[in-house]
Amino acid sequence: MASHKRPARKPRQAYHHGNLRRALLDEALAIIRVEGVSGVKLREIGARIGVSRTALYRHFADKDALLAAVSTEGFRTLRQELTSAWRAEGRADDAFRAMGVAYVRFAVANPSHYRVMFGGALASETPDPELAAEGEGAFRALVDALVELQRDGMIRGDDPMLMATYVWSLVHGMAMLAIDGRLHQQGAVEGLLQYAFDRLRTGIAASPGVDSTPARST
Amino acid sequence: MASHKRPARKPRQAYHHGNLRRALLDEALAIIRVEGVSGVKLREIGARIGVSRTALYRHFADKDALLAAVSTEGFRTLRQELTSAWRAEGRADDAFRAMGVAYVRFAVANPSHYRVMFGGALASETPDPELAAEGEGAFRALVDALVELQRDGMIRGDDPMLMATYVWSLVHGMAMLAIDGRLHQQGAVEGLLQYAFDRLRTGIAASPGVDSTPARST
DNA sequence: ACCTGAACACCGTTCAAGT
DNA sequence: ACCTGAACACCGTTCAAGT
Repeated sequence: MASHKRPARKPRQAYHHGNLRRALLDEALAIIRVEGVSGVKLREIGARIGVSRTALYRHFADKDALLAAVSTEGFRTLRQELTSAWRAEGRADDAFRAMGVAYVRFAVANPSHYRVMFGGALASETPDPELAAEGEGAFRALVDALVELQRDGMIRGDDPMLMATYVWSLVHGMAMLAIDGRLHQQGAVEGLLQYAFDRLRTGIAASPGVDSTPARST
Repeated sequence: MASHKRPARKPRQAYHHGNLRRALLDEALAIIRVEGVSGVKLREIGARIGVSRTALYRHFADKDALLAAVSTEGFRTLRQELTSAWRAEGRADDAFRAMGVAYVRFAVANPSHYRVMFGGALASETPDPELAAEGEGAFRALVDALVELQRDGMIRGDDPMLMATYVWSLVHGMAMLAIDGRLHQQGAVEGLLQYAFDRLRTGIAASPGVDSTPARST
């Protein structure tokens, strides 16, 4: 019906309400959500906000820097969702599983955004330190949860960093396969998540006999 | 020293020795290896081979189709390396671990190629059926190995497809984190691989008491 | 059948100029 | 300080024409 070949423009004469950087980020995110990363064009972003296509260069070095900032925001959101799942579910076994579910859910709900986050921007020539920090922050949420589980004697006492990397690999892999469309069957994601956490939990359970509750006397 | 701003050209007058498609694929792969996916330009490929930049359209619908073919080749190679590791190491526990190592090694040795393979081409509007088939072929190699391990009573008897998806998620996740440069420490990849397979193996071990060797009498 | 050169549309980026 | 429009370089793709 409506010919929305050309997006709605708001031809302001200038952009003077403070945070153009914020507006640019929001618009980039909106485009990524609907059209994917390939839909992100500087002209398009500018037109939607009502700003010249080169206004962006006042706030970002180039397009890659904009996408790096988008990634950074993604990791911040991801970390928040992980920690809130961990806290809401009681900081124990169930909460650990809930964190994993929250992780994969984030990826499935924001596939293009997630793809940008792991698209190799960090491995590029000019790695963004802020992006690296935020990525490590999300990782940290996982490490912290594992340390708590260890303190309560629920899982093995291995190096938490190593354990976290192991768990992260698993959830990251499931997330990627899911958004790549490689989990065809109905309910495949939920089934995989349940199976994976059962197997994972068995694999990292505290060794029998090496219980954390101190052996009484000797 | 040498000014190699402009790549060497082989200005043949025509390309008449049969397989231009093969040459295009090889050249694309060579560029991906050295300069990454963003370095793949139709003009560049044509110039290197000594052919017009539009000659490609006789063999591929467009650039995406070329990259899909590159992905397809990647999955074929990956499957070969997986099955050869499985066979070479004796088709048992050690061989299973060797498969995982071979998987991650492939990704680390060919990071850009691996990224193309999982870059979302399959989840695109026009999924390539040949690519899908080859991807499932590599997956199949993993399923087959698991079925053999089950037959020998070495691992749990869960649905092999589900188990394979679980294992694939893990190795895929490790591969991605490795090539994303998120495993900073010296020897981090090897350490992670060893730890991961120990934990994985524990998690999917055949349940004690549900041994595969038939209980003698009763 | 296969390949070519010219032309087109599109996009990131630069820059001198405006306020 | 922040923003703009014109211009430039680059790239995928189309197409009429060659052999």
